[in-house]
Amino acid sequence: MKTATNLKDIAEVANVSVRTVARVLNKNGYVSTETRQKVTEAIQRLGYRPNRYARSLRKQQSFEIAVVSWTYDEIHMEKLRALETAIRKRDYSMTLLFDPMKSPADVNHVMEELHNRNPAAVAIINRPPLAEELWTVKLNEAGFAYLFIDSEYARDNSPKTDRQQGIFDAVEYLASTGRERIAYVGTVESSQKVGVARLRGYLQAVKQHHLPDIILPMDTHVSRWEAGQAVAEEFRKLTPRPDAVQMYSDELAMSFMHAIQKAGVRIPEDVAVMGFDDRRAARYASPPLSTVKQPNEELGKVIGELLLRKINGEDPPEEGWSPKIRPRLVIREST
Amino acid sequence: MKTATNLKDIAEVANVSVRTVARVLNKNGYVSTETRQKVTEAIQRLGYRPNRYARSLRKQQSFEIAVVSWTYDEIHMEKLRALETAIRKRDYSMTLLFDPMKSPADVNHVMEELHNRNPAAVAIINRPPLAEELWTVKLNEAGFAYLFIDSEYARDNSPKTDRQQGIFDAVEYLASTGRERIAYVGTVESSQKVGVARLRGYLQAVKQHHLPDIILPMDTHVSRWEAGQAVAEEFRKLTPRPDAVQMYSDELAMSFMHAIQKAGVRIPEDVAVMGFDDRRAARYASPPLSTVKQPNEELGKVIGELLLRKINGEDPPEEGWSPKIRPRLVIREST
DNA sequence: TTGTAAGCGTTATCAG
DNA sequence: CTGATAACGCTTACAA
Repeated sequence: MKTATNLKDIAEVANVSVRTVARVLNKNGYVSTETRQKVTEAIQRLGYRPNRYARSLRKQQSFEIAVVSWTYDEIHMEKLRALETAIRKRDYSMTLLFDPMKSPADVNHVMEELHNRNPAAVAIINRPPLAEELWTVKLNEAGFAYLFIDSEYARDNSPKTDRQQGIFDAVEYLASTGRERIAYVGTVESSQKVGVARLRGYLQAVKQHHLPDIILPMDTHVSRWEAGQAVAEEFRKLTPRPDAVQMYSDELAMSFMHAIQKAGVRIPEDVAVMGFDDRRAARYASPPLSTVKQPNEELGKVIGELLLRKINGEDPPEEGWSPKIRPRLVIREST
Repeated sequence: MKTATNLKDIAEVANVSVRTVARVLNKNGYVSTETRQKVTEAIQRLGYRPNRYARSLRKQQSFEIAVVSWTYDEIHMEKLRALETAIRKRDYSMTLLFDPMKSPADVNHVMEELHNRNPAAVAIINRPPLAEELWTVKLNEAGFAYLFIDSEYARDNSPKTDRQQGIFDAVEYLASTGRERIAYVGTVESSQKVGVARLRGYLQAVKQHHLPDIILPMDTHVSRWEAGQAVAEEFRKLTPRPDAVQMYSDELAMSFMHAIQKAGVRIPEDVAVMGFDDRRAARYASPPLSTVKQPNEELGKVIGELLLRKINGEDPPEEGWSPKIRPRLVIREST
């Protein structure tokens, strides 16, 4: 950090006191037009940049939001992009910390790093091996303002994707195209809350349309790729065979499609396949995958705004505000 | 930012001066074991956390590295993850800024934001509509220590993927499996430097193996998906038909595979397809795509280390150091 | 309408 | 081995 020009330099050049310079900078208090002129000019000429550290120290206020992520997956990063854009408008910056996620103890390590950074607030992308409870305790204990990013486990009002609604909409769409035996592939364990929400959406939709429910459990202990392959195996044993299937995720869907097509099943003629996420790769699947698009943009934006409110001790938004954000359907060639 | 306990508090509790507390904290100067004991205990008990802002202000030193990115693509983010991990070890933090990239004027806007953050150094993921020259000028003018992240356009020694070597290795592999008519699909314009490096690697390899060079230019004015479809069209007109093809990228490869398979061409029996990047989606392609894996981890790490050196005014590493990092081959089922 | 000066939490100089 | 104290650049109460 090279020594930059400061308030005092400006004051000298403009022949006024630092207080006056501060006044024109922060637009508070009266300054004669003439003086303001002089000062503004000096600022321009010397290329003055305020020192964030001095400012934060004096104001006893931080202007950064720390984000903790265990992944660099496009879906999560899209949320961060929106978040950063939102807070930047209010002069906050985003410092990103990756959670090594090797052991539960890493939460403590990350907490330590968080403390060292003196953030105004913290946003957490919760990791799959649920450290949620642990995070909550630590975060509260530390007194940080925080929010989880799209965590189905958060018990506060952290904004999240309305997965139930998303799947409901998708299954309803499938039904509207005349499909009558719509299967669901996903997790069924009640401990897997992101899975529970999806499953609920499916159940709700088939029930409402008086369709049978056909559930193919997915193995969570192997990679998505392997799970998709395994499920394809199960799928082919089903009689009568479903004419549509709602998948837990795009990755699962792509693996599944790959496997059943190899076995001679045609998509979408024989069976329609619907994903969930809308990854970039969904476009490049064979055939291009219809899917439920996660509302990443909106989510990131809302989280940013909520965090700023928390920092300023304001209440959450107007009445009736819900932390659930509805996904949108993207129909391509697999349905 | 809640008012935390500070040096003075510790000093009072431990019954010593702040200077002494600082001495044990920063491990400089002599402190009697007894005093150190007392102080350490007080620090523990009060849960003392140093104030980063005060520290940076006093030391006239920033401990953050700002990263500018126009994308949230997994490939780039993997680099950032490695970068963050590397600098964290040295107590630096990473603040991430997204480049809106709506117009060239945005570079100025981002520069402004950069200034407001007083970073110790800056890392840029250069955007495709080459603002490289502009960035360089601005960054120099501002006096920032900086490095481009994997930019083929950087004229300094910013670390980058050795694309030429990567493609060379891949084509050589293709040849080693007995393929004799290996085509290349990619950009040919000399203005597209990332493309030039790849093309050069291809040319070098086929020449060395006394194989014919067959080049299919790819359209850069449409999406990768469309480009892949178009190239597939061209490909089918070729006689005799190539028995292998090296692709500019995974996305292009996936689109291409999708199209030619639809037309009855078998992969890898009729033609082997090799990608470039190793996206997550490459695994899920039909068939799983063999590809050149970008050395994202190494790259991020090296950039982090180099940036720290720059900050401390040290020279770049030992002699013979090269900014080019060699990718690795990942062989799956498409070759 | 403008100026003086204190103080934020560190670090580091200079004495003791 | 330890302690006063100034200084970093900014904000802001209080005067003038």
